[in-house]
Amino acid sequence: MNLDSLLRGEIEQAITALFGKAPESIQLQPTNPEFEGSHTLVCFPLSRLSGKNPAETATTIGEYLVAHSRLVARYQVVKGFLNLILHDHAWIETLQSIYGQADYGIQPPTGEEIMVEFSSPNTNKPLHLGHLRNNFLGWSVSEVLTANGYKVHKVQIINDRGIHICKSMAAWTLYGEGETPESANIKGDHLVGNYYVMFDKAYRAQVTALIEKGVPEEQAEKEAPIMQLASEMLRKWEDKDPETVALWEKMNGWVYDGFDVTYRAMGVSFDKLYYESQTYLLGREIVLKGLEEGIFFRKDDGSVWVDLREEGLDEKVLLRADGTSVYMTQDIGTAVLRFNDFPNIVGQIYTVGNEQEYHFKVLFLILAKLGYDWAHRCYHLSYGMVDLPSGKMKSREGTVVDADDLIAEMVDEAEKQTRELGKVEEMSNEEARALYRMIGLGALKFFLLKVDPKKRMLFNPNESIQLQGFTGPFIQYTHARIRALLRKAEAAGIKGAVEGLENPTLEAAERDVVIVLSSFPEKVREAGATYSPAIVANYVYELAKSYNQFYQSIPVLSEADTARVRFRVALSEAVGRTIRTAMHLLGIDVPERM
RNA sequence: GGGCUCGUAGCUUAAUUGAAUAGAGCAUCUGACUACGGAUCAGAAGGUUGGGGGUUUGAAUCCCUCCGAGCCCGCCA
Repeated sequence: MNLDSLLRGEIEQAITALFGKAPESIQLQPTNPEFEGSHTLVCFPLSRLSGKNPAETATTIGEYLVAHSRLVARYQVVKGFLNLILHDHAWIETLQSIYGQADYGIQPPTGEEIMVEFSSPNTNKPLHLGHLRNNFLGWSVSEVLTANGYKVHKVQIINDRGIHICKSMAAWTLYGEGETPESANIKGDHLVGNYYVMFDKAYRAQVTALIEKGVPEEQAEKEAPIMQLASEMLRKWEDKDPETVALWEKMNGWVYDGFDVTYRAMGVSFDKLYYESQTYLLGREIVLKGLEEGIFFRKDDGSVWVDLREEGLDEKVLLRADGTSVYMTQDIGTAVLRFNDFPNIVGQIYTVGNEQEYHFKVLFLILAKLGYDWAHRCYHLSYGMVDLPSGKMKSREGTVVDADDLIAEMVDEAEKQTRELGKVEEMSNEEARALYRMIGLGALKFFLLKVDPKKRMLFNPNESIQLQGFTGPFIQYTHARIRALLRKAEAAGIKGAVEGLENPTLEAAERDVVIVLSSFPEKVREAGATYSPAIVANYVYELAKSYNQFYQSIPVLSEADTARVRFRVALSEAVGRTIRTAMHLLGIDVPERM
């Protein structure tokens, strides 16, 4: 039982006793820092129950709580707000409970399983900044859900077939001269991406040339020889032409080798991979069955549709007139396949950009219409685009920020600043390199995760590279400093303990840290319920800040009272552990020294 | 044409189940102990929450309207 729910119980009991009726809800919020106290009861809604004005209501409840509650020491009424000041022993007990939990804030497994899909790239070009937001989000949400008791299965669907990869294949066939990642000494995904760019260039030149010859634009786009080659490759691939399939496998293989390197650098991994080439034909039978059952309908030309007008949407095609699948059909098939692969999952989270909101709305409605009861537990974790100061990223205009380049830049910057501060003199090269990586990646992840996922965000390269203020390294630094303090304590034979205080009162700065510390489990729950790592990021920043205030104003080890020293060591240890746990939820490691 | 999202300090953002003087970071300016790590801390300045109207004891938050930005509505994926 935590402090919040104990207090709520006492307040409810007080109101019932005073006014003869239980309140519908208790509005308990953190007290504004400018006032004394930790919890504030909003009394405006209670005045109807009490028959008094809000301030009188607050006073009445305050008096009652001071007389009857074990927790409430004093109160102050400001307008209709009842600010509660708790006994310090309540905070000391709270810290004692936190200190005793090795995995404070983490819920034990509930037995429920859930699937999280993220990344899901095309195989014709390397990963970019947008993928970084996607991957970090998907990874962090997976960690947050795990902390809420779920067993999480992380998956991605790799879009390995279609005209996009055939474009790279066509360009390589024409201009590649047998080039390979080894011969060119380029990462495979970048090499294939280069040919994709080459395709686009050649294609546009050919279209322009045709238009100049008087061919209408639309026709020119179809007749451009390189496009014809790509289309032919797609047809041959679908006919399983051995030569085409071999080339496709070779080039996708290069891309996967490249992706592996990038994923390792990002620190993400997956439990299972799905490939579109293996799933794109699924879904057709489900749709045909739905047609038989009258859930879908057929138009005169033979195409199959779903009517979503009753749901406020329109009609959507599910099978073309020639009987082949569309994107939506594939997604229906993949969803059902996954529930067959993982029969115990209660739902799926799709980490996909917000431009596909309409698509997923339709997908989930269709799955519900088909009678899958898990359809209502499918969720589109929709995130906003990452813009650059120059505007939108456009691959054609070469304004895309490459994931590998960006990670390397961040690590370089971390190295530069760490060296300037002269912090690595006692480290081996290996240790130092691991540290630069931890800091650079921590800065990048924190920068992308601290903003509400739903919001479109601006990526300013100069600012993201900052290591001061509201950043990952600020929090990593706080952790490293706590660890240094604890090492010193240990060397002096001092062990943390939340007991034996002769005078059980706390300094304001100590109390503030415990107050922030105590809200961690609620933040984890909230982050899980809203699929928002930003809540954890904001929380851990607040925690680090309140600890730093404590650290600057109160000595820990050079205090005469031994019990007090042990208390502060325990407090520091609890904060250090909570920072580590919270940062872990964001996919960020914290160092012992930096 | 229809639908969805967003607009908060110079910049990046928090608070959106309605609650106190809208909270931070960056940038700018001032300051920090013979205590443990200054990637820190204390302070100053910076806001008609895009404009207007409405509901409410109370609005950044809910409703209407206007202005501005973006996305979606394809037998593409």
